[in-house]
Amino acid sequence: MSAESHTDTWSERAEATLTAAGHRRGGARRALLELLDRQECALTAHEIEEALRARGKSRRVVSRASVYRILDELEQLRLVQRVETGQAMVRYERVCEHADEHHHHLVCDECGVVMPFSDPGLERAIQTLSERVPLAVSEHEIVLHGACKDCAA
Amino acid sequence: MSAESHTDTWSERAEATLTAAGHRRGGARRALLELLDRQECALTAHEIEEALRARGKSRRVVSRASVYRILDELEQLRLVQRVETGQAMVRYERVCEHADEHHHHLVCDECGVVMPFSDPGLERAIQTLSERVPLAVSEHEIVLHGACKDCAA
DNA sequence: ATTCATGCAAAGCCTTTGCATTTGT
DNA sequence: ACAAATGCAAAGGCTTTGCATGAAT
Repeated sequence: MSAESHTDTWSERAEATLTAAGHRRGGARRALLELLDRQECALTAHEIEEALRARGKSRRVVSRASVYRILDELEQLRLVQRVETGQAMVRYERVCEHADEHHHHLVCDECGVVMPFSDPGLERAIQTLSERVPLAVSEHEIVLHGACKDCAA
Repeated sequence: MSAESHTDTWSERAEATLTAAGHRRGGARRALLELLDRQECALTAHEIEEALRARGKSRRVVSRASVYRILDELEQLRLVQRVETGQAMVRYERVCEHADEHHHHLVCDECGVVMPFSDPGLERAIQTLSERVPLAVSEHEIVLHGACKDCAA
């Protein structure tokens, strides 16, 4: 096993960043971090609440206000990013340190399913483009809309 | 002058589409269509309301409910599309018929300004990508976040 | 004359905020 | 002990809806 920092999980990095930023450790936040760490793709605040409730049979359940507050903290520390899919509610997902984990989103406008995808060619195009544009680009978001296989059938 | 349909304005096309869809003509909708036709980039419902109010000194002012209802109709007819910029409110802009009018958005996270941009290379990358993805892609949205020239200075 | 379009006001829904309590250091 | 974290409930803000009125065909 490697001792490289990139072998740490996102939640470990998040804990460290939070501590460095002067935050204390709380049960609600730890539960949220663990949950987000297990997700492959973006969740809405509501989905997060439900997931925590499902897991929290024995544990504590996290209040809605805490979900939003913690998400907001994490977003400011760039540990979490918002994803807008055109579906009423905003989604949130962890921010990965490494480019190869970076992904964007496919949204089925019929059933609402959200899937991740990644494409090196697209990233390159964005990279090149970012230098020609009248904006110091810090982030980019790409969403493809359409019909998923089930709905298109 | 050409008789080609693409010389028609967007609002003319919109009127035709609306009529074909069985809608009647109303003053509120006409005012909104004219406004959207003059815009280079996406507006929020609030901005639309204000713009109509400013123009409407002598004319009628369009109610908020109508703005949303009309925008919704237009969106369903694919005459208008939503643009999500990560700024609390959704934005709306007309959908262009021709690829060369197609654009995406730059958002300054400091001052909130939204600017359009277009890039053929990026479109090509999206086009290619769209065929490899488990989704029948109908639309795509790209948003670049960062600091505009004024804010970066 | 009918039916759609519009305005107004009320309701909805997601999200944020205030305040008291619990928890971490 | 002190300050941050959390829960609960209320408040906020954007958007949608119900209903009555006015306009278009």
